[in-house]
Amino acid sequence: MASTTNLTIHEAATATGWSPRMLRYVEQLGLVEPTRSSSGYRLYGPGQLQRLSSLRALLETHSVELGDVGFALRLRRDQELASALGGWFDEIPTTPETFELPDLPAADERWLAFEQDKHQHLLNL
Amino acid sequence: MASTTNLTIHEAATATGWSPRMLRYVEQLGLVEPTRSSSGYRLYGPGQLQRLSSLRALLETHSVELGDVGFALRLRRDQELASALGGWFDEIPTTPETFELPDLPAADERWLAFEQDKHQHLLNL
DNA sequence: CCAGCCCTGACAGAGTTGTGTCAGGGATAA
DNA sequence: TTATCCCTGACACAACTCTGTCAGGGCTGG
Repeated sequence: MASTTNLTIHEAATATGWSPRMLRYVEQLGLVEPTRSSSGYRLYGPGQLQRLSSLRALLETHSVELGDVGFALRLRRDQELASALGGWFDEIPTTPETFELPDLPAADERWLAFEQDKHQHLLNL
Repeated sequence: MASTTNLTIHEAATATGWSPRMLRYVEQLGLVEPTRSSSGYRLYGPGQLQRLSSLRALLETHSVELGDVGFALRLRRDQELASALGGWFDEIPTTPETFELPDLPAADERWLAFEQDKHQHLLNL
């Protein structure tokens, strides 16, 4: 039992600030899936504790719900869906009669746009 | 002026299969925002009718909820959030054995940049 | 052995979402 | 003018999400 510290669900809960119930829920959403002992007990490793903690932080700082993160995960996995969504967003501009005059962006703005595009690919939108 | 057929909300509704109530709701989610007449009536242009129809199709075929699309939109707009999420997904693999936190003392920004770059390459496979 | 964990499944209550409908008050057009 | 649309705001209600808690039953360590 020594090697890598694997915590049981209750220990992991107190360690990360979730309730055991919520850890099961988070698992059900596919967000953090612990391994199981031979008899079926959930075992949380250090990486998963880390994930659980940062997940908490993420929710708080960005006021996002667990379900939203679950949906983002679905977007990551279902590429079909992701590109369908992305396609819809880009399909025909939202306002019909507006036509954009492409003003020249400054270098900074260009950089920003690049960054954003990069991140966008991150979520496959 | 003539031109672009602009439908009122009820017309747009019957044309696209939504209810007027739902069109207002879709607008509130920021998904399809019609222009307004001088007296405040919603006016839907052809592009928006198209968007409304394809939105319906999207929901059906991929079994996605309006709220999900709303969240995807939020992801598109709030890049901060998008990369926070992306970062979380890639943070330390799900399997527990892995351990070893990045104790890089270098600037956080450097680390972040590296992470983001990594993501990009991952997607460009 | 036995207290105290763990498992799954289920129900319950608060809160949120999705959708209809209605009320009070302008706008429009026959 | 009058019928018929539109607006916003609000209430209503089913369905769903989130979270706790409990029950029946299996492990586990002292």
